Amino acid sequence: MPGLDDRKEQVLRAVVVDYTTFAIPVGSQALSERHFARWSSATIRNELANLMETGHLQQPHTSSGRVPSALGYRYFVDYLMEEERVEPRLRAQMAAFFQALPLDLEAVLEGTALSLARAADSVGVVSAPRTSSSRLKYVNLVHLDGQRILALVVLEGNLVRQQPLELPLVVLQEELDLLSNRLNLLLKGHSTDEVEAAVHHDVLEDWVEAVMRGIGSVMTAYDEQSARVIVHDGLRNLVKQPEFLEPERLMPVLELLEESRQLARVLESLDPSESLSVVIGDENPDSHLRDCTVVLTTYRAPGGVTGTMGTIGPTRIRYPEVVARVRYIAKLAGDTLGRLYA
Amino acid sequence: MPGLDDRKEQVLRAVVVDYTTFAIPVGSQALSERHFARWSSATIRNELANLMETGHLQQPHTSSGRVPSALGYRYFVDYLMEEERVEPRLRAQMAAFFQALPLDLEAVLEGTALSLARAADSVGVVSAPRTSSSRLKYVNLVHLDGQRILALVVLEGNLVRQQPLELPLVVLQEELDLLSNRLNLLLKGHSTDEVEAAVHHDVLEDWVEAVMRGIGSVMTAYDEQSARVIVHDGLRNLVKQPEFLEPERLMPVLELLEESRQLARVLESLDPSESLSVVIGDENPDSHLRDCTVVLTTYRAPGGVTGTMGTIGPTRIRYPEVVARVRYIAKLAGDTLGRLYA
DNA sequence: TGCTAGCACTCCACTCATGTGAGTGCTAAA
DNA sequence: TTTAGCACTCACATGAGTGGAGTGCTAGCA
Repeated sequence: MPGLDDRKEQVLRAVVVDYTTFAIPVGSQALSERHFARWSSATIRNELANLMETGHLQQPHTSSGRVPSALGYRYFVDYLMEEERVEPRLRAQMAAFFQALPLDLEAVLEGTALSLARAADSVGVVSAPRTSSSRLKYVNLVHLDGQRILALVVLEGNLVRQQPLELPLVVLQEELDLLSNRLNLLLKGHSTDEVEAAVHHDVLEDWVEAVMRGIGSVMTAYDEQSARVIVHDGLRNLVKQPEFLEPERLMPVLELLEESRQLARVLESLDPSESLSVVIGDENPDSHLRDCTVVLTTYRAPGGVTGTMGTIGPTRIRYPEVVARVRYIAKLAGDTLGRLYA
Repeated sequence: MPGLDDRKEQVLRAVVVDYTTFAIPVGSQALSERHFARWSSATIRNELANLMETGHLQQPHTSSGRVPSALGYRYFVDYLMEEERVEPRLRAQMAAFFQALPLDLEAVLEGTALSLARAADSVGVVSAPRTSSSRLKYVNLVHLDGQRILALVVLEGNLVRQQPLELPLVVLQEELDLLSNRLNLLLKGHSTDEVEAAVHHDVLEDWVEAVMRGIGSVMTAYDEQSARVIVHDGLRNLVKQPEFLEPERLMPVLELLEESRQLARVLESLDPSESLSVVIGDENPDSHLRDCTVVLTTYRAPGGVTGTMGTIGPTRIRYPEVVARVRYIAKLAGDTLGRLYA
C-alpha cells in the first residue's frame, strides 16, 4: 500500500531520478528549478523534511542535499516506477550478440553475464541452469585401468557428468557394458531419490552396489553443486562507481564474488519467487551486499531448464532502465539455451 | 653481468628488502641504522645518488626516500636474490591442501589459483593444461530422439565432452552401440589429427561419417579452447595494496583479468622458456601490467601435460619468498594433475 | 682517496584559521 | 497552504605556518 500523498510521491520520484542521474545529493532548490516550477524551494523543503521523517530519504550530513534511503528506493520501485522499454537499437544489438554466441553452455552463460554487465553498467551474475529435479537419462561405464572405471551419467537436458570409481575388484569392459544395459533399463527416467533408493532395495554384488552408489552420488552432487556454478563479469564497472572508491566498500563485494560458494548461497536465498526481484541495500540478507542493489530474475528454457541471473551494482542505479534490460536479457538467455538444449 | 660494485649491491639489496617489507620509501638514515652501522648516512647518500644515476632507484619526489625501479628489482632478482626455502609448516599446509582437492580438473586448477593467491598475497592465475594434442580415450553414442543423438567423448585426463548431432537418418540405439565399439577399437589413443584423417581415409556410410566428423570437431574445439581457459583468484589481495588504492591503477589489471582471451594471450607471450620467469613493471609487453610484477612458471605432469601458472602482484613483492612458493606450488599442481591423468 | 659531520635546502604531511556556498529549519506574513 | 526571509550548519577549498624526514653539497679528517 502506497501511503504517501501525491506530492510527496512526486518529490520522492524526482529525488530518485535526479540522484540516479547526477550522483550528487539533490537539494530543494535544484528540485524546484528542475521539476517543480510551481512550488518554491521552501515548499519542497517541507516535503523533504517529511520524507526524512518517514525514512524515505537520507542526508549524508546536516547541510547537504537528500539521497534516497533503501526504503525510498523500495517505494520508488514498488509504486512510482514505470518500467522503461528497452531502446530498439539496444534490443537489436543484444539480440545480435546472443545470436552470435557459440552454442555451448559455458559460452552462453559467460555471454549472458557480459551482456548483463554492459546493460546495467555493473556486475552481471549468472547461475548455471538447474533442472528442477535431475532425472537419469543414460549411463555408461568405461574401464580405465585395473579396478578403476569411469561412470558417464547423462541427465535430462543432456547434461553429462563423469565420476571415476574404484571398484573392489577388477571388472572387464564387457561386464561393464552388460551392467550399463541393465542399469539403463532399470533406472532410466528416475530421479535422484529413486536411484538412491534402488541401491538399498535389491541385494546386489559388491561392485554393482559400488557403481550404483557412484551414480547416485553424481546425481546428488549435481543437484547440490549445479546451483553453485556461477559466472560473473563486469567488476571493472563497479570500481568506477564513486560509492566504491574506498577499498572498504569494494572489498566485501569482491570477497563475495570470489567465493562462489557464498555467492551461490546468496543468490539462492534471494531466488525470485516472483518473476523478478529487486533487493536494495540493507534489505540484502548478506552483509557483503549492504551497499548494493541486486536485480535478480529467472531465465527459462523449455524442458524445465531454469537458472538465476541478474546484476549487482550500487543502490544508485537507474531502476526503470536496468529492470527492463535484465528482463529482456533473461528472455534472450532463455531462448538461446533453448536452442542449445533443443 | 653484474656491473655494480660490492657496496652498491649491498645498498640496493637493503633498499629492496626494506621497501618490500615496510612499503614506504627508504632513506639514508634508516638504511644506515638498520643495515650499515659502519657507514654514516652521508656515505649511504652518496651510494644512493649513484644508484639513481644508473637507474636502479627512483625518488617519488625530491626529498623523499628511494624506491627500487624496475631495473633495480631486475638486478636484485638476477644477481642479489637468494631464493628462500618455503617454510616447513607452510609446505605441509600447502601439500595437505592439494591432497584434499577433489580429483577433478577444474577443482585442481581453481585450487592452484587459490593457493597461489594466498602464497603471494596477490592474484593467482592458472591456465588449463594444454596437452600437446588431446587423445581420444573412449566414445559413446546415445540416442536422443528421431535423428538426434548425443556423442560422449572422453579424452585423456578423463575430460568428458558432449556433442549433440543431427544424423541424416534415424538410427537405433543398437546400431549406435555397434558403432561405438567399432570406433573405440579404431580410434582409441589417437590424436585429433589422426581422428580427422580417419574420416577421409575410409569410405563410410553417410551417418557414420557425420558421427566421426562430430567427434573430430569436439576434439578440435577442445584443443583450441583449452589453451584459453584460465582461472584466477585473489583479486581482493590486490585492492588491499596501497599501490592500487586509486582506481586508475586497479582498472587496467581488472580489465585484463576479466577479458580472459587477452589474459591468455599475455600469459602465452610471457611463457617462461626457462623454468621460471619474473617480469617486472614496464618490462611487461602488455601495458595493462605496467605496475605489476608477474611471476610465471610451468607445471608439468607426466604425459606431456603442461600449463602456465603464476602470480600477478604489485612490483613490490617479496621476491625471494614468492618465487620459492610459486615454484613449490607448481610442483604440487603437477603432482596432483599427475594423479588425475594417471 | 674515501669517509663523514655539518649545514642549508626541499618538499610532503599535517594543522589551523578562514571564507564560501549550498543547503537547511523555522517563522511570520500573504 | 504556500512562500519569502533569515539565521544557521557544515563540507570543502584555500592558504599560511610548522615539523620532520630526507636530500645534495662541501670542507675537513684519516
